[in-house]
Amino acid sequence: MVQHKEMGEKLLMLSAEPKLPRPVVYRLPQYLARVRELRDSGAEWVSSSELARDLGLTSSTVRQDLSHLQVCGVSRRGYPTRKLEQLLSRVLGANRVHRVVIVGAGYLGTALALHGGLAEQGFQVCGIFDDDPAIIGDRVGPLRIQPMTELNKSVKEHRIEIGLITVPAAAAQEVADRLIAAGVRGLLNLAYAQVRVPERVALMDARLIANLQQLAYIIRNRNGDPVRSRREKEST
Amino acid sequence: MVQHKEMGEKLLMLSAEPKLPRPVVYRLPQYLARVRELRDSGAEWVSSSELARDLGLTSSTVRQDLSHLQVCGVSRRGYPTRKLEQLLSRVLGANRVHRVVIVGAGYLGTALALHGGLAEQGFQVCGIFDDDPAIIGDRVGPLRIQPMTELNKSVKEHRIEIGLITVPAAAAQEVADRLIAAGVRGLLNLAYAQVRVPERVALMDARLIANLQQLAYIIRNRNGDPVRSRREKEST
DNA sequence: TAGATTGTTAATCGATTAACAATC
DNA sequence: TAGATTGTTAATCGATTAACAATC
Repeated sequence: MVQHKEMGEKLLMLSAEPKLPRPVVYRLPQYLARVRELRDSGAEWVSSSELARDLGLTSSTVRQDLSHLQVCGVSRRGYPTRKLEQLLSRVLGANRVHRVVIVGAGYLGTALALHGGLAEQGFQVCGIFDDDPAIIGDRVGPLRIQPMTELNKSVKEHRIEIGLITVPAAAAQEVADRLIAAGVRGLLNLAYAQVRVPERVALMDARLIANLQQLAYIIRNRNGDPVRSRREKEST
Repeated sequence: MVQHKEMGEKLLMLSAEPKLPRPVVYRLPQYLARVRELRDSGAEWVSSSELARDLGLTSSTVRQDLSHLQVCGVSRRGYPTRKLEQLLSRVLGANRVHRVVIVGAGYLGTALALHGGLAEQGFQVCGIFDDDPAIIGDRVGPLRIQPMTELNKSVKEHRIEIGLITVPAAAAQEVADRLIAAGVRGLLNLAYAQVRVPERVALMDARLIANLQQLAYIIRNRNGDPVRSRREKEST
């Protein structure tokens, strides 16, 4: 009787889509990257404590995180790298191609378009846009810089999921609005500007400048006393 | 008597360097950027609830965060933008010049070197390095690409504080080690790779690919039900 | 003055860590 | 078997939020 009820609850949970906590989603790409490395180097198993050591976490956190997925760990061995990689890839959608556009064909925008890393990880750059007439039509790898007037049509036609914002700060919000109006479902903002989006759109900020500012703060305030995050503790 | 004791404690706290919690340090650059905007647009005061609305926080969080600094808020008005900007700038070191080098003169590295945003925020690119003989000596703005053999000397000579890593993933750790050996105190890692550093060195990861993967996850798992973070609540 | 806003304390919430029975 | 490692529950820790007296 009791068992029956428990099973019912479990099924309900599953059908309601597990929805991982933010910190877990944040760490999944790290797990995936590390597990890929391990698999490439021939390792068939990896334990929570190995992963913890490599990523600067505790083994407890690793096990908690992985238990959110449909786990596949085995006592005394750890997790099978092959299975784990599959699982993480599927959860993150890393086994599919995601179509993106870049808005802003300055140094950063063109660099990202040409950078092999995106395509390698399944992010296909389908277009690059700018509003400077002087550069429209210029080649960027296999693409040509398109005018902003074509953004809407292009996003809809190619069913673009994600927009990368690489325009000057002052233009970031307007570009975001236009990308959203065109139908993208997520934005990666590389401009040094606050962008507001409606609830239905996902937003990540690259925070390059902010990261440098944080570094500058940390450097200046780390004079001898190591007030470090807890995760340092476990490493032996 | 009691008051005497309290003052003693306060002084002790101050001399021991306040050392802000991570989430606060993370938000300081946002406050600074927004307060600058406000000041540029002529606003003399800003309230915690305005800042909260603009940055997607609660007013409580804003007041807590700012109270870590040597606050300067005034009842019924809020915070004076001028004073607040000064304070945030000083804490983040945004009023000084920080010397950085870039290692990896590929698309991303050269883009960052040429990108005006860094210098604008006080991060002066003093050198760009690569190990590809084919490009060494090439101009990148006012700089020339230098060979890796010069990295150590250059970092020491110019007293470089921060290194930007823009090499392929496979080379990231070695580059980090060399930068650290040369004496940088902080690293911004733009490679898609896990980098380990000793305790005394600060590390920030740009996580561009990881951010895209997170976006892909969020997009696929946001079908109608808005399990959003708490901070959304307050906005009216 | 009345009312808005701060600075701060206490309550809540959620994430991390510890601990351990189950298991291979 | 003995011992290492998982999955999970409970304890701890820390960050966010609520609430409110003090204040301008």
